[in-house]
Amino acid sequence: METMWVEMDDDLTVPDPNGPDLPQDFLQVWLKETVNQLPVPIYPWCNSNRMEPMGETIQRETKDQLNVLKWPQCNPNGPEFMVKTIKIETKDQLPVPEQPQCNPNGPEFMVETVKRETKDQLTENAEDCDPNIPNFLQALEALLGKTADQLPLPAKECDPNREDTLQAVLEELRRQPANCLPVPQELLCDFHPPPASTVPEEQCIDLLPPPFSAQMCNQPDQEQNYNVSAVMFPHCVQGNLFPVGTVNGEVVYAFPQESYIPAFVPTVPPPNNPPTSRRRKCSTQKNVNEKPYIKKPLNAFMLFRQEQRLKVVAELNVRDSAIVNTELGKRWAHLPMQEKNKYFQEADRLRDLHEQQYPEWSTKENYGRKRKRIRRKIPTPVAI
DNA sequence: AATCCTTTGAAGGGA
DNA sequence: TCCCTTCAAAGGATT
Repeated sequence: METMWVEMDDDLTVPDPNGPDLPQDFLQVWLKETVNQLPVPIYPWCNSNRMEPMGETIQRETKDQLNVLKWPQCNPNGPEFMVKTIKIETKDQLPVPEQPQCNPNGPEFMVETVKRETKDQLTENAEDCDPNIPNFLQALEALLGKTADQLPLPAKECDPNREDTLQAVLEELRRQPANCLPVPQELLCDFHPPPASTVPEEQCIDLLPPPFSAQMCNQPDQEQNYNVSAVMFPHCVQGNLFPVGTVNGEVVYAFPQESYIPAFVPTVPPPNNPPTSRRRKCSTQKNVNEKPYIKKPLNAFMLFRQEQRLKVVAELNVRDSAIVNTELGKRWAHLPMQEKNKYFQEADRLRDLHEQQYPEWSTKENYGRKRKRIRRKIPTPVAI
């Protein structure tokens, strides 16, 4: 993920990280900025950072091949969609709870990291993205009063039971103390600062510790107390500013450029996530000085297992994982290669993502941190 | 409370 | 290169 550095415009006051309230002036200034004046493309319909030339690396799908309603940020009147990599699965092949970005009412699911825009939105300048909505404030106002299911939220955040509107979200945001704003874990997890070479030297002075500044060029002072919050915008506006360091004592925020693109929710836990399995919980409690436990990415069978387990439990009416896994192993063996390939591809993607997030990590780091298994199976005794 | 069982695939190490 | 070991998930069974 690329990161755009926020220019510290004189008109934009940096929020006081220790301030008691959300800096309303800061937010107001932002809301009044026109799209092309905003330092980051927080306009969720646009992708001004598109790098690949149209027609080269982009596969085209006709509009009727895509479920328009699942991607409300797309212009349904556009002649066609541009899709990068896309996997289409029928609804009964995917468990809804495990694919929260999917629309359970849609005829089919879209999985994978997808960039999709209508052709008329593939423009270089943000202000050209939608000629009918010239500035960001108008875009926001156009959304006020809409119910949650009408907002152009990422599909994974759409909750038909939610009754709050964008106005309510804004009000709630304004009430939050600056240092209490929540930061979505998946964004922190996805956030990759730019390589050192892309950061101007003068901005590389004081960097915050991971996850804000993981793999940054400077080593942060671990003794320092960084109680700095991210500036979170309403979730219909998929842009958040993350504190990455300070310049001359002022907080510098960075924006993960692609965070507004609906993405497959990564299953890889963030670096400091507490372990979820009972076994791991016990292991890590033994030595708090150990490096944080980073789990292996799931392989293709594990993805298949995760998806099919409840189905098998229901069919066999057993919950014993040993029995369920034995059955899943048989079903995996009989699964057509075409079906298996979907899981292999997703496993590859997760492995690549894991490698990006933890470039220094190796599977051997987890060796020995689990109790050595003592097999129940005993070799058949040889008759004398 | 802690560990085993059970599956497949990926990865690492030793021969 | 081949073989072996370990670990990803997960919940009942076992120690």
